[in-house]
Amino acid sequence: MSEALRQFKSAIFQGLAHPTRIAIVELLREGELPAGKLIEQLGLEQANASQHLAVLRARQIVVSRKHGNQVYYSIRDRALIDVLEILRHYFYSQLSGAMNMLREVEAETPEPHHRTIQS
Amino acid sequence: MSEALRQFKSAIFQGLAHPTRIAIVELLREGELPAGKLIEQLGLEQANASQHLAVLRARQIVVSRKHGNQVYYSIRDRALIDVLEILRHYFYSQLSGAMNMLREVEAETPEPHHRTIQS
DNA sequence: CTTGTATATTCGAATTTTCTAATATACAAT
DNA sequence: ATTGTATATTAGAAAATTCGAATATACAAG
Repeated sequence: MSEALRQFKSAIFQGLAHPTRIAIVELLREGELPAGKLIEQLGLEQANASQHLAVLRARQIVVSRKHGNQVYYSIRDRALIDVLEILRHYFYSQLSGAMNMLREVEAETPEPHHRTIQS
Repeated sequence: MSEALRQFKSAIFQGLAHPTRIAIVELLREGELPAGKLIEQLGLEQANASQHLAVLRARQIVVSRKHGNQVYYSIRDRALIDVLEILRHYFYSQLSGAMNMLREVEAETPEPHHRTIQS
């Protein structure tokens, strides 16, 4: 695989490499939404939301459509939604692994005795 | 979806958000390989490769196994390979879109006249 | 035990990303 | 024209990532 293609692929991963952008994409799964709704639902700063949307636009992950005063965002390629759906299974299997790790760590760490302020 | 889960998801995307790490994962699709082979195949600096492998390990994308002098790496969850395979279709559809864009840009940009040094 | 080989870690500089605050733009409504 | 609302962009600081150079660790071979 060419270096250019690898750059391209990693750029798309990078587009999704932030919790806020994941949240935006997940919200858009149902269909298009104006930027304002995204901001409201996610409790974001306006400027910050706009910057993250710019990243998603630059990576061609979303497209925008202006109507009147508002800008409506939607996922550009519906295939991405399928991809995310498939990833969900992966995430959950990873997650259960991660939780197992957590449990192991907890088991190894001796439960600290409950102490009063004086002890 | 919880913030924690979004962080987790974005962490995995971030793990793949670098051309070198994409290259590593692609090489590991066939099966496990020692770090040295990865370095050799990709022409990487030893330290740099090791750092990228550390990122992939931290994200639980790969696992390592020590045998004698060498450390063998493999993809932790085969499901990731399927995921990448599915993503391939997405990448190509995106790529053809990108190439169309390029062609349009080229069409708009007037072909510069071929000039000699004197002109 | 010394040497060689494979890999990992640390350090500091360079780059990139992310954030907030401020400002700009675009359009609607009056 | 002016004002209000929605969104984007800019600027600069803070944080995170990436890199090469140097060093450390782990193991094998002699």
